Amino acid sequence: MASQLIRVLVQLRDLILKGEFAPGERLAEIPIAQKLGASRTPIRLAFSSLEQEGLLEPSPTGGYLIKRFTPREIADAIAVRGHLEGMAARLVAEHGPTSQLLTFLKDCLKEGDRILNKRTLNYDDSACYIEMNDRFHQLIVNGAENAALARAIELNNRLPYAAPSATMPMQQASGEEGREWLRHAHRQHLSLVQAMEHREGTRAQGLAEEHVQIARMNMRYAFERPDAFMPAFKLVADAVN
Amino acid sequence: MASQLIRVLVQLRDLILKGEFAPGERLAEIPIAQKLGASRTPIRLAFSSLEQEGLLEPSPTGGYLIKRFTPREIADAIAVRGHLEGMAARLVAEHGPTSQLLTFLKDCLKEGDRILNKRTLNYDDSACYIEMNDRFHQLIVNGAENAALARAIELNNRLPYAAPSATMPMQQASGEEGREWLRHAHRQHLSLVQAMEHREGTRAQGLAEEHVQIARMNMRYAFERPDAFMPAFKLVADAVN
DNA sequence: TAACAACAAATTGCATGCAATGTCAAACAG
DNA sequence: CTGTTTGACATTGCATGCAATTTGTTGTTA
Repeated sequence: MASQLIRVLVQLRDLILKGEFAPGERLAEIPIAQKLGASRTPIRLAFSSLEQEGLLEPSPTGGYLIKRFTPREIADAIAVRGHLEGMAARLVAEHGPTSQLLTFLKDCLKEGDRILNKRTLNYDDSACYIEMNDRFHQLIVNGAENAALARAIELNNRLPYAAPSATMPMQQASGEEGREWLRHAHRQHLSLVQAMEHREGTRAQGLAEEHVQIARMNMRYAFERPDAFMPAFKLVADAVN
Repeated sequence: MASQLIRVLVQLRDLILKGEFAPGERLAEIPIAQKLGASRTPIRLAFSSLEQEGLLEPSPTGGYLIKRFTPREIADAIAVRGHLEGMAARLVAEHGPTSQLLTFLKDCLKEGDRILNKRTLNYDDSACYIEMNDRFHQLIVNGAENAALARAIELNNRLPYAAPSATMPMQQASGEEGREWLRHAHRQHLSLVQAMEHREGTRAQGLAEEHVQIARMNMRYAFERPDAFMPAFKLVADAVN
């Protein structure tokens, strides 16, 4: 049995990212406590954590407000991820990836090949691709063996739509066009592994930085078509309203 | 009157950074609460915040432990700052700094000139330089106008010795040699402003990345001479013990 | 003598009571 | 009819009590 704090934290984060609360809305302790079946103490702890994650902002009068995100802020967070992952990729390349890391990375590539070679992609395939994609990015971050860098990336990834696969559901909804982008992303993965294997640090960094352009594309696409599948777009100001 | 939480948080952070607790030591709530004259509630909140800042780590059995830092981790955090400040400098250069930003930056440069032109540096001069240095770095971070980037830098700066002026007290203690490094840093500031003014993004990025080498130098210097003035070196494993 | 088990003390995590502060609304004055 | 003031209500922040888990110690047995 997980502690109340963990349970509340996970639930609250999900609720916020699913757009259950309006941006700018004030979060009161008692209603949330009743809704989640806990007392106010773990709720307060969770609010504090979510503030540091950047999902809540402290109200000047005390208490917390749901943070509102602009499209600009999301694009900026994606750019920061690109810059940090670029550093990670460069470090891996310069140190030379261990044979184990290389094996794991190539496992990811094989998995991507397998999925993209299918004629059509169902939901399971998408889920597998997302799992593989997250694993791939995580391998590079951990492979850089820089705790501060891993921490910075992890904290940045908690922002809405900043994490590697966060914008992929939108892509999947767009059918053939989205699949073409998936192929493109996969080719970049191939090049990136090649660069790291050959210790081409600058090339690896450049590829990783360029790689996030796909996420920015997905964002722009989602903005142009409000009917696309977008989990938490209520948090984004000027999105649909 | 500030809230108990704020007061406790600031005091605890100071105590930890001053090396009042041994790394790996378990922090019990009740003794701390008595020591700081507050109840356990704000203490728990403060522990949670300090965990997210990276100064405490959760114990598997519950409660918190003072985090131990290796010299490698500190060097890594400084490298991350260099990479992030490099991005900020590049963004400022590419967008072109506003005339106001440029004015403020050049004010910093003038202040640096004024201090370094003195024959000898007393404590006040050092304090002024540190204040100016922090202001200079902050101007660039804010000038990049990327909230996620500013956040990432701010979070990284909370790690011990990662912030811009965090390693300067060590430098000051080293007399003439330290002053020479200060001149070197100042010349880099001059070049950086010039690069940003002329919209030379790549040059600005490179200069900002190189700039943190001075901080790494200071760290190495401090390790070689344990008698240097080092506020929180107890947190660093293998430092003196 | 060493190892294991059982008990006691302490510590954490959670719930709740209370006081202080802030917020909203209604009523009154201009 | 509008602006202001006052009062009631709600909410936060803090303190503390309680139960559950962990830790340290002591006694017993092999």
